[in-house]
Amino acid sequence: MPPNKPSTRDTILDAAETVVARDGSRRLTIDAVAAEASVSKGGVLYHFPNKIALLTGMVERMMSEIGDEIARAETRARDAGKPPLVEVFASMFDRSESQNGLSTALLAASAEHPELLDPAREILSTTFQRLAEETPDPVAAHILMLAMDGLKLSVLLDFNHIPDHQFQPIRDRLLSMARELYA
Amino acid sequence: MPPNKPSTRDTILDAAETVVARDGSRRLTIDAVAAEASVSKGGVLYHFPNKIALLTGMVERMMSEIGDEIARAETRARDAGKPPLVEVFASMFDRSESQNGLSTALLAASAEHPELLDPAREILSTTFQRLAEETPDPVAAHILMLAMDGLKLSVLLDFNHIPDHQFQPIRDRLLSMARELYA
DNA sequence: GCACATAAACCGTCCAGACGGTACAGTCAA
DNA sequence: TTGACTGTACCGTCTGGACGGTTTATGTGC
Repeated sequence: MPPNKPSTRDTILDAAETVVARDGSRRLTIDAVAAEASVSKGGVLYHFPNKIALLTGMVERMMSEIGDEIARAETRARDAGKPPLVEVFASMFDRSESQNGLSTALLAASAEHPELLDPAREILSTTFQRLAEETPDPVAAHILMLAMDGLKLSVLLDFNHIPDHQFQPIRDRLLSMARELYA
Repeated sequence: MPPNKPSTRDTILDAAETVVARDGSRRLTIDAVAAEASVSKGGVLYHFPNKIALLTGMVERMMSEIGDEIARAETRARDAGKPPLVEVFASMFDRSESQNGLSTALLAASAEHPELLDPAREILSTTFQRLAEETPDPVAAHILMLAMDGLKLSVLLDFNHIPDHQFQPIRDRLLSMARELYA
């Protein structure tokens, strides 16, 4: 099948992420999103009746993407008889390189309406909780997951205080530490 | 000596952090800061001629606090013949509980003028780089530091997906892992 | 000890522009 | 015909910042 062109709705959400990542959440205005998405302001407001709806849309899409990805990784792990956390980490690593601007949704929402993050908070905390409890050593698992969060933070704020040549070794080590969790 | 009352300048910076932590960076307006600090708008503008100066002040104060703290921890470690990273981690842990709103400065700056973070980026990355290189196992050190970052992120966005009863064990484990780095 | 000067610290108001949102008439492909 | 938009005009509110005025602290000469 051809790479079917994304819906306008998704184009708008992409544009919103781009604006936040490039100019900061303060400049996430409806006008700016419209311009970035090559859509009229009325077009944006057609899909998202107000700005809260836009922010909600950003957070919801992000959450469903993360949820899908974790689910896929867990399925893959189960089918291959591999430890789930290792697969989850691997997929997160491989994405954080390409799609920097994913958690920009969190930034944008927290800037304007911090309470929009409440559902995300709950889902993420129970998910991570569960993933940790499934390992023989939940404490170590939590530490590794914190390290993943740290990586997210550094991408989010462009704090790449990890030199490029050490990225791969760190990735490998984190995965092997995850693997050892189950030993 | 009496607990000499903080300068108006510091009061204003504190107020700015409070506003960001409570209402989101979008609501970090000069008026809001003035109200929170019980100072007039003109008063704020006396100390910080414009908003960029306010944001810069926030970032600079945060950076100097972090710098001082790391320096103190390193001195303490040297004097006691203990591993530096362990001391640095310990002090970060003990602060992150009390003063949640420290890295709110980063949030606020990234929301409005992402480039204000450039100096912070550089200092932090060289510092962490150095701390890691001083250990026998820089890769593992980086992972542990990422975990600290992750903790910061979860505090920053109020993502406390670490259950309270596991906070202490995680703290202890992280410190012991840091200690083992040098073994 | 006191009048006075000077500057620092701070107040309150005003204004231009930006922003969110509304309204509505028109376009255009399916 | 309908749904998915475009384009323009407009309104109320918020915000950064300029500005002029006022209080408070710090000398300084007498």
